[in-house]
Amino acid sequence: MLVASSTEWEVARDDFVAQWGALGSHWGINRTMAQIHALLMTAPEPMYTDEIMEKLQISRGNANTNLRELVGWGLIQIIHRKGERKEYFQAEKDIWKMVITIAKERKRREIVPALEVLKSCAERTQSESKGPGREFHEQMKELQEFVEFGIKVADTISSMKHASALHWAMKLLG
Amino acid sequence: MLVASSTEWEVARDDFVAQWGALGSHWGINRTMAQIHALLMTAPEPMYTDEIMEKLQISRGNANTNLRELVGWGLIQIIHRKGERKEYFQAEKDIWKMVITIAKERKRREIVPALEVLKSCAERTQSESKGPGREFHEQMKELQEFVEFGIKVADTISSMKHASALHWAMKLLG
DNA sequence: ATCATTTTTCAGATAGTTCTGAAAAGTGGG
DNA sequence: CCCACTTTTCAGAACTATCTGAAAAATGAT
Repeated sequence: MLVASSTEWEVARDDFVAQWGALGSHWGINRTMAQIHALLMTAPEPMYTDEIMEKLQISRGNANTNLRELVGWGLIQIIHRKGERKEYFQAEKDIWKMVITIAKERKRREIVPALEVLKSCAERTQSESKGPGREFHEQMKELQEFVEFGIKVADTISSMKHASALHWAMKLLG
Repeated sequence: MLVASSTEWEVARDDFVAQWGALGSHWGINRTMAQIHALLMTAPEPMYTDEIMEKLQISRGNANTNLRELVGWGLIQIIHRKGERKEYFQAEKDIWKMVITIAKERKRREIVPALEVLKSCAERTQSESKGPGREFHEQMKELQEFVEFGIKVADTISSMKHASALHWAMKLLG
């Protein structure tokens, strides 16, 4: 999966890349995409496609697709170097920004559509006045409100600077 | 996938089950497991294996495996009725408890192991004094601290009653 | 405009995951 | 200690997601 690394830190890095890939796949993120992300996060310099293919031992198509996907998520950006045709890629290294980016994307792609279904389920069972139908309606309503509240909290935290968020969290921890 | 439902609320429920299944599969949770969970969440009464098989049109083996898995996650419990051999299943309906249960399990299964790798990566590169090796070390250290802090926050929130968490969140929202 | 280089695309191959179904194991009442 | 009923297991089948690689398209320097 990875080509051999020479220096000590690169060996540790290979572990990190593997773990990040495994973590991703437990959270519905393509393993390769997560590995490329881990690789770029820990890259001293921006990398280009062939370097990534070589390091992770993956095909050009695979590398290209997942790089585009990462760009689509806003987790990496394309760098153009003067006098070079090739595209280089570099990852956002700030953890706080990274987490917020991921949260925003998942909200947009998965939470909001799910919320729409909850709303529709609640709405369509408005008129149920008793029994299981009513209980279902109330459960959907409750879920809907829970998710909407969660979104508000997440949005508020996302809009904070890392330091303010930390401050808030510290107060919480007492 | 689902057998036809008669009443209006049951039609909405089928949508909910399907959506919950889709959501699960985007978050690394087996679609069937999520569907069974959704089904039980919205069941007026505890259900037994054959009812679930029938409703979701799945095999006995599949139903059994995923029911065990849900029990393992602590999301559903087994009910024994006097004078009956069969096992009935019922889901926790309290959303707050449900979310905390899921968070705890994911922490145990995925976050803690990932944290161990981060620690190991940081430790093994302690001695790097400059250059890319040092940068890598610092990045791992930072990630490690971020995750540890996140765990603390999550643990604190998890230990709160729903009402206190709500109160805290309201203050945050200002 | 040409052309070498780089990126994109996508049909088919592969790998990984989930499901089925039937046999085996387990269980409690009598 | 049977036996009818229930649960569990797991080899092979089916399905889904991901990957490959080569051809096509795009690009920018000259």
